[in-house]
Amino acid sequence: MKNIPQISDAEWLVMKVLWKESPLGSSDVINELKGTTDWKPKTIKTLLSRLVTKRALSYEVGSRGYSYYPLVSENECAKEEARSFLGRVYNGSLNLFVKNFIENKELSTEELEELKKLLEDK
Amino acid sequence: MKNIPQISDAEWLVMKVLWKESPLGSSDVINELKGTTDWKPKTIKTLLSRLVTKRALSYEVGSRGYSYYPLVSENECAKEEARSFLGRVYNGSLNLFVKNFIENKELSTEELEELKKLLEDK
DNA sequence: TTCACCTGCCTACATTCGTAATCCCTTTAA
DNA sequence: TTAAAGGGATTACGAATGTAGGCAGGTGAA
Repeated sequence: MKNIPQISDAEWLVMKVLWKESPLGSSDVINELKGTTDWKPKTIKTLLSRLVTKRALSYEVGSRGYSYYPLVSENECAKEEARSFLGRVYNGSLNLFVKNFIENKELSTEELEELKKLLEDK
Repeated sequence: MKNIPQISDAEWLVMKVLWKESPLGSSDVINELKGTTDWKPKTIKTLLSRLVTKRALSYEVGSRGYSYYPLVSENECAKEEARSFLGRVYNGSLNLFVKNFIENKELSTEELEELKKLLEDK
């Protein structure tokens, strides 16, 4: 099996852009992130490079520079994050997490209903 | 409102010991962690100090050294971690997380049943 | 009494992360 | 054709983290 690279908070934002659409040049990624972050273009390029180094991204070489694309899927990475979070905080138990979350009244009535429905359908 | 300090992976293990029982001397914490980690005593003391510095722990001074106790509750910290995880990975949506988790078949039938029951009771 | 051991405090050191800037090269607009 | 704008590679630098070691002082066992 493949080992999922460690993706930091800032890197997640970059990955999300490329999971939504790829391949993209660095300028495209920079444009996408202009709206949601206040990072300088150089910062985003650093993040892209690091993601390539850690094999989360790769690229094709085009005339206008690199076109980046993901080497790992969002679902894989999300699973990994969930494993890490649940392991650290809730001994790996999703149910314990959900229980606590609900007891803390973090969900609106609608969300609670939606969640119930979601489980019914299973 | 209180601001929850940022607690790292390694620090979580230390906090868990003190959330289970406190106050405890460093040697008690070290003993507790002997079973679950292979950290040197010095490492654990460093973690204790850092947790005091970041105001996650405090201590009473006793004849035999400090007796540490938490300044923040496990629930507070868990909430903070959940916020961070859900925000980064699932746009803050618990439901999206649960949906994905279930679709990835990460839950056994029993856990699924338990989860349903948990929601019924709400 | 003396020495091994434990205490907390300070220091260490490689990695990762956030957040860029510099350098040098190429492409493009004027 | 020349200068600005952008591209990737390299370098920067402080904070956080994992993982300790060293030092000075207290103490309990022999």
